[in-house]
Amino acid sequence: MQRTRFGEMACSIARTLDVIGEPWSPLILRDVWAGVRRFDHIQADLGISRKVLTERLNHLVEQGVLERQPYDARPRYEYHLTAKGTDLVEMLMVMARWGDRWLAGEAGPPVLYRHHACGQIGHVDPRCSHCGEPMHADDVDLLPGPGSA
Amino acid sequence: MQRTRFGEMACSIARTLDVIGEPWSPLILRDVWAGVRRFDHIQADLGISRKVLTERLNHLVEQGVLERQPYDARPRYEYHLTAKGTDLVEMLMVMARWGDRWLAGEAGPPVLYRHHACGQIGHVDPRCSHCGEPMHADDVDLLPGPGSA
DNA sequence: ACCCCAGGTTCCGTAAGGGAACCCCACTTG
DNA sequence: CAAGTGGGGTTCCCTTACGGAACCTGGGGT
Repeated sequence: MQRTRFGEMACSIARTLDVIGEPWSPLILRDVWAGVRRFDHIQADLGISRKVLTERLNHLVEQGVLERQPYDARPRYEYHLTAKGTDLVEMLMVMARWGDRWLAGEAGPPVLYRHHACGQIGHVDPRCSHCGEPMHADDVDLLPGPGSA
Repeated sequence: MQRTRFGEMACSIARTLDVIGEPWSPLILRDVWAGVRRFDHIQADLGISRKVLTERLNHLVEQGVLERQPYDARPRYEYHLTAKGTDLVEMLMVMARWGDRWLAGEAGPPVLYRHHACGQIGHVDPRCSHCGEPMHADDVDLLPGPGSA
């Protein structure tokens, strides 16, 4: 819904929500990441209304998260992640990790992540960019930054 | 809006969205994390309607992400993160990191994160839980897991 | 007895999602 | 060469959820 725009707030979380915070947007991104790139395929996979899917795709393209690319001489298009969008996938992996831990239940995680570098099944683990130690909720202090006006 | 429930999908991202995907929910979580814990304070800080704030807080409490705790003999309450909610903050940090990189502009990031372990300003960096190497969008293969029914 | 909070609840108007039908274009099949 | 098909949307109507403001309630304080 989001009738209030979050983009004006001095908060990177709010601004990020302005880009991918609308309902369905993260799932659309997930689909594109997983290789489901065409309008009808995404629509069928998610069960989203065509109207809303059009709106979301347009918004994600406008925001520079997706690119619309023709894949045929006919007017046929695929959506691809930009660098900006590829970077967002980290957020999806963290969301998936949380869902795996707290919501998956008996059955276990629906999807496994095999890491290219080591070839093993792993999950994403947030670490400090400076020292490499774990960086969780209680491991940080929040300080006003230069853009805190 | 989210009239379609995501929780039934065999996808941890969708299930996570069922918990914190509604508009405002991540910002409410951010406020509680940052120490803004009371109804009126959150309402004033976010500019959210009281009705929606009530709905969101109830939902987050039901989902076990927040706890409602009295802080006075009078009927006064504060909301606190549970372990489940504290674990969600990683997602907020990743969102903030993305917003800092791609949306902050000239002014720079509105908030800085000082890591307790090293005392330095850093940001969250996703790494493989198995080998500790970086784990970004292109560093993984997705495989069906046990709960993929 | 009166007012003042915090923490909601109620009501109404508007905007956004759901679903189905429809449209346009470029083939391709009979 | 007319009819069909399939991708990628657009249009329409209905229902639901948000925004905003007013109102309510229970326990103090003065």
